[in-house]
Amino acid sequence: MKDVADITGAAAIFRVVRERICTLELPFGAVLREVELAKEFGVSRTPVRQALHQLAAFGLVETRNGVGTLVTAGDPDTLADIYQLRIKLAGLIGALATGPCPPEAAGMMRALHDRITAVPLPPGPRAFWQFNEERHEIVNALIENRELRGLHDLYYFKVAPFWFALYAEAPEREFTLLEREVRETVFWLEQGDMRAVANMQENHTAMAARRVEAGFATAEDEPEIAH
Amino acid sequence: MKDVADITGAAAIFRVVRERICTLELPFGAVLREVELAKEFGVSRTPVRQALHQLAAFGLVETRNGVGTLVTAGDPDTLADIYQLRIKLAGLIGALATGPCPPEAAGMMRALHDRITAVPLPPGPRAFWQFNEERHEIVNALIENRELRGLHDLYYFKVAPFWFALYAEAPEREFTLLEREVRETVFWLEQGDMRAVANMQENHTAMAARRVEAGFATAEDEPEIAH
DNA sequence: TCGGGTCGAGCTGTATACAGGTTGGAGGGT
DNA sequence: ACCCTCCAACCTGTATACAGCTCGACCCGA
Repeated sequence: MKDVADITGAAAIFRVVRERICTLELPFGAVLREVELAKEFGVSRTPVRQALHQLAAFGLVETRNGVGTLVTAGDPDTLADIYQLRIKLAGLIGALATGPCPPEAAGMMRALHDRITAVPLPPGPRAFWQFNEERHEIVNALIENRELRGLHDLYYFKVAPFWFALYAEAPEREFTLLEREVRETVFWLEQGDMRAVANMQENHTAMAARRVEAGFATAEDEPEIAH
Repeated sequence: MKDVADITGAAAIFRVVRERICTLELPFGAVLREVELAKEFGVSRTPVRQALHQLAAFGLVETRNGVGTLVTAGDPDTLADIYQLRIKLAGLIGALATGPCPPEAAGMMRALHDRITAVPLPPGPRAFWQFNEERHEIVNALIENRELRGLHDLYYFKVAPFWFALYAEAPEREFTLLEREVRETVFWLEQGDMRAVANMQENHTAMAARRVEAGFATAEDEPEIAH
């Protein structure tokens, strides 16, 4: 038994590696070697290759013959494209919503908010990631259109590494913003207003995009330490 | 040398099989066997499996252990979701457009329109498919946001089988509508108005969705021939 | 000391052998 | 005639062997 319920091996590897990329455990440019992963998961290269190819199809990694599988480094232009689209996708959640959101979602989100406010500060990157993951899961499950749900989920993981990098930069700011987002989500969920939830999601995504872009700009100014 | 420029084998197989699905050469429920495809393409099962798994990731096929890979049959609900999203994606083309469209696109589209009007009626399903494929390629290339471009392309192929089925139902109607869409696209491209192109695209997609849905409704009424 | 050519360790891409699962039909009991 | 059981053919999932590619390190000559 692995740490994740092994849903046909390859899917489990996919999820684990994806999470490692999103939490920057595997930073941009890191190389993944199939034999290493195969040993770690106790399987042959075959399922590992499946998982890596799927990650490549989603643009999170890039496989180069004779070299290895590299975690895709997002250039600023690509990042802008991704965020721009993700903002619009958030808006579509509201546009494609037909009825009020189910009442149990508000309860789940409130429970999450209680746990967030109860945690001693600072929460640490791992807990921070877990909290946001849960928030995403709850909101994503509310999307009625299955296709949009899949896309919203996909792009969540696409921007996750960049967003997560902000935490290292300013932990208390990011944690406060996350708490605020969850709090606002609770409110609108309790109102049963799915459009409002989507609009708020759009706003917060746009704000995150600005912070990420600003981070990129400063990083460009001081590219590296002098040697 | 295969019929398509073999871009690392698997990609070529992916495209060929995808086209077969979209043109209903492989109808819903058809089974694909890895060894057959492997023989046909003159490779082993390995690249074939890659291609099929990628198709599965995009929802066009479904692999079942011990059985084979089946072309996914779209139930009406799923189809509605897909079209609903595709309509919105078309709208996003305009929302994310920043400048006027490049002038060469109008020329290419006009050339396509000339060829469409020059063809003797009826054009046959193959030519019909080719014309629409070209129209899509030209429009898709105009999408600046790379992510949206990829999504628009992806969902084009997702709805393609359903749309193509309409041709068998009413060839001259579908051909006339395609000619009209291309003609309108030429006009707005010559105006350089990318938003207008997107809006028109949205309109035509919505219209196609209605026709497909209507086709489904009649198909439900008379599910099959009495035996 | 530096530049270039060469070689090999190590990686991915491909082919093949084997294990596990599914299905449809033959065959016998009722 | 019907149904249940069992089995064999066939298909996908996995493991492994081999081929091709990349890149850095090493070596040699200027």
